[in-house]
Amino acid sequence: MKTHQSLPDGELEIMQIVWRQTPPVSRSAIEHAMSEKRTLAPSTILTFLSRLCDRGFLAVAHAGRTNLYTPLISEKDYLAGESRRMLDRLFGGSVSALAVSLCDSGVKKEELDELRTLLEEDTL
Amino acid sequence: MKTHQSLPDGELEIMQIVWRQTPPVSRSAIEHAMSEKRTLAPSTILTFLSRLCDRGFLAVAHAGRTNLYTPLISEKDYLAGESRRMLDRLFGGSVSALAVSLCDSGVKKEELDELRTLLEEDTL
DNA sequence: AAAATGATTCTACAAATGTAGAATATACAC
DNA sequence: GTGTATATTCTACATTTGTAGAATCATTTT
Repeated sequence: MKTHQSLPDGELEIMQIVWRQTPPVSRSAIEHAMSEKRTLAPSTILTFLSRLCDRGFLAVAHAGRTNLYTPLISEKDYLAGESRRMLDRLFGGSVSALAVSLCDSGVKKEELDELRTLLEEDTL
Repeated sequence: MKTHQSLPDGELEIMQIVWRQTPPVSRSAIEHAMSEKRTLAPSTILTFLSRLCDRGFLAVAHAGRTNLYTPLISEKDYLAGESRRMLDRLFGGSVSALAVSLCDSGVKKEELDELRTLLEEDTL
């Protein structure tokens, strides 16, 4: 599970949509899901999609007039890479420092309790 | 404690140096600390510093030929904002999902134990 | 006070990102 | 097969970020 580049916001939004559907995912499905979040011109979405292909995050198959996209990188792997990057960059690798900061940022007590439960059960 | 913009890497590196010293911090001190991490032309560092002033992250005082910088935003506040942003953007706000991802990313067992201890002590 | 020294500010430019119109290609209907 | 509708690709441009040389300005030395 090697670590991947970070995606800019726009491309990440697209990947999140693709990850949450069963591949291959058509451009129209992506556009539809996107429309529920914010408005983007069709060509803007296509630009993001082709940039994601360039980066090796997606593979595209041309089925007639429609493009079908398949993720080449799992969300799990991407998130693992991103959380480590964030942990190192912002907190010098200290999980505890991150936890303190999450508390500062107003994470609910219930969330922390849930986490505590997970830790105590060794579920992680 | 309102939430601030995210800083690009270069500017964040500078802020981290400033935060770790007693204000006001001279440009030479910043340059010196920076030199231990990587090489940047003096004017590059100055560019980052002035962008940080523009963003309202630093105040500058001109003492003769030297600039002195003072943080206007605390590291604690910045980190709180960033960890929340990351939590929302990447994990839909779920602390547990983040924890799972940290494990995937190879966080050491000892680190998690430390966190568990913190949680059990209600130190956070 | 002029020159030399050293710091800061300006200006510049390439690469990355957000955004989308124009041009082009493909499929379908007639 | 030709035209029409629709999807995709090209091209384009503004903004942000990384990076730094050139120009300028203040200090100190002679």
